[in-house]
Parts: sequence; C-alpha cells; structure tokens
Amino acid sequence: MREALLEAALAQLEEGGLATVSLRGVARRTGVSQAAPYSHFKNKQDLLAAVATLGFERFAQSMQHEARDSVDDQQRALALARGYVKFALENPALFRLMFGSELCERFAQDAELAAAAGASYGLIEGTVAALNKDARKVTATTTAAWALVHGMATLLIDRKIDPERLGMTNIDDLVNTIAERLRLN
Amino acid sequence: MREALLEAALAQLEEGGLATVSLRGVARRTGVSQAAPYSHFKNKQDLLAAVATLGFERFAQSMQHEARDSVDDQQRALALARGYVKFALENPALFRLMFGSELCERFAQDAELAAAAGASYGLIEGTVAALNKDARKVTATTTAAWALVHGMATLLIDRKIDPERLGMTNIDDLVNTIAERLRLN
DNA sequence: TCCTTAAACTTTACACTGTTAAGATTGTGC
DNA sequence: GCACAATCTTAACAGTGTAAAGTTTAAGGA
Repeated sequence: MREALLEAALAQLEEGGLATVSLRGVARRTGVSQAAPYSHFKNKQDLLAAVATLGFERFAQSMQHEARDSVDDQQRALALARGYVKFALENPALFRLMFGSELCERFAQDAELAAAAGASYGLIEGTVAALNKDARKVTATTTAAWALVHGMATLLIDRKIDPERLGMTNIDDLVNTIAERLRLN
Repeated sequence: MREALLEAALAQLEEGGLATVSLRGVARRTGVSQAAPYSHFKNKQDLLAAVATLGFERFAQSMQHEARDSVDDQQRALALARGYVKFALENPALFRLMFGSELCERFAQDAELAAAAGASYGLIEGTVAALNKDARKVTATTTAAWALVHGMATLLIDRKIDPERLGMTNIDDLVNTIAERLRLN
C-alpha cells in the first residue's frame, strides 16, 4: 500500500505537476480514505521525500544506461550529461521535486534521500576523476560540470532554452555542443 | 496600493519563501480585506508575475552593478557571472520564483515579464558576443555560459554545492574558479 | 448641486488543502 | 479466544484561492 501511494503520487506528479499533488488526491487515487496515508508517512513532505528518493535511484539508472556503451572516459562524461538532461526532460516534475526547495532542508536529516542523491553525484565525480590526474582539481571540475549540465537541464524544462533557436533538433546534439565548451581536465 | 501589495509580497517571499506567500496574507500585511488584491491583480499568479518582473529588473541591475568597473570583456563576463550568483544568494526565493515552474507558461503571454527577462539575457549575450568574432558560435556559447552560471546559482541556493568543500570562503573566488573552466571563445 | 458611472473595497460563501483526534477494523502472536 | 498493535475511517479545524454580491468613494457632466 505504501508503494501504491508512492506510485499514485508519482503519476499525479507527472500528469499535473507538483502543485497538483495533494495528500487527499493521492489517497483518492489509491482508493483509500483521506487520512490513510498518515499511517505510512508522517506528513506530505515525508511522502514527497520518498518520491524524490525513488527519483534519484531512477536518475542514476538513467545516466548509467546512457553511458553503458562508452569506450573511454571522455565519451562516458558526455553520455552521463545526456542521461542527466534526458531524465530531466522525461520527468520534469520529478526532477524539480528532487532538486527544488521543498525538500532542500530534508537532505540533512533523511539518510536514504541523501544516499540516493549522493550516488548520482558519485557517478559524475568518478568520471571527472578518471579524466584528471591532478586530484586537487577534481572537486572544482566536478562542480563546474555538474553546474553546466544541471543548468542546461533546468533551463530546458523551464523553457528558457529553446533547442530550435540553436538549430538543434535532438537533445544529443544539444548536450554535446554545450558540454563541449567545458574544460574537463 | 498596487505597489504596497507588491512590496508586501516581496517581503513575505524573502521572509518565508514562496510557499508562505498567500493572497490573504499579503492583503492582511497591507491592512486590507482578503479580496482587495483582486482589484489590482487578476489572480495570485498575476501578482506573482508582477513580482517576478520586478525581480528581473533588479537582477539586471545587480549584474550591471557588479560589472561597472570591468576594463575588458573577459573581466566583464566574470563580473556578470558574479552578479548573477550573488543576486540568487541574496534573494533566493525571488530567484526561484523568477525561474521556477509556477510562471513558466506565463512568459509566452506576459510581454512585460518576457521583456524584463530578455533584458537580463541580453546582458550575457552581449558580453559573449564581444568575445566571439565568429557570430555563429555566439548563441551556443551564451547558452553554455548561462547554463553554467545558472546551474551554479540554483545548486548553491538549494545547498547542493557547499563552497566550504571547495575550500572557498567567498563567492567571488568560487565563481571565478568555476567559470574559469568554460571556453568562452 | 445632483446624478451617473466606474473603480476600489468589504463581506460572505464555496470548494479545496494539510493535519489531528477519536473510533472502528483487522490480522498476529500468545 | 484474546490482547495488542497496525491500519484504516470519519469528523473536525484552520487555512487557502477565488467568485458573487453589495457597499463605499471619487470624478465628471447636466
């Protein structure tokens, strides 16, 4: 049942955005009374945190899947970037929940959530580290790479960047073109 | 009075975040009845759009102020980046409103909002253009620069990047270090 | 001066939300 | 068979966005 609630929340999230996700609506969708979710989640934020944790797990999978055939670290870095952006575009509301301010303070206390997010970060850092012999630069370079890709993802889902205006018809080309402007080592 | 409502909304926004901004609260704060704001704004989103427009104007000012003493285009680009990130850190809730999903669709119909946002984009694009003789590259490079800086700003205000972990104690150094990793021409 | 008209504001109401409290139901281990 | 804990339901409270209807207010023309 806990899973049914999570699934209902996820479905509602992608159908109507975070603003349309209500505990009562999720309960209704699951065919249960309005207060039933409180047996499984302390409150609404608690449920959203669980949804976000699930999101981070899929996020990491999405990036790894995109990078499964990469033969060198350079290619792998680009593939991770594509996976990052594609996940955001395919699950915009979930992505916004994962990185938005609603759960911002929760990462400090929710170990599961923090671990799931940390795993995603580790993917990026690991690949950057493989490209940099100078270990002192790894953190800064990872941050730069992350910021570039994260900015691209958020600006794309919020329609601030229009791929057409760049003459790009598919996401792969766009990500490759933009990520190319970064010094990775 | 319209201005008094806007000011109250802005104050509440920075004090408690977007989630705590309610039309009724804004009305209460202004010392007026709960339905009074509807004489000046069609609905809540309309008021938030006006707040965001105001935010974009201050945003552009913040960047220009930071770049006022730059002697060359390279320095100016870095200064704009610092202004971008500083504004986000000093007005996190306003920044999130400006770039968040609540007003995402509004840019297409609200000319004032679009113009204010466009002016900020123009600042960045203009500086990138000054650094690139090849006009075909300007759009892509601007997008990359924007994404990098925007990603840094959002990750910083959402506590995903910790300046301490990078050995940085002030924002100027952080922005310079990260922005340095970008090929601007 | 009086009257009209439009804007601004108030009161009231409705449907919705998160959350809590109090019961009812259920299945499990003794 | 029974206590007990988990799970669920119903009912309630305060808060929200918004619409409808009525009231005040100010301006302009006869």
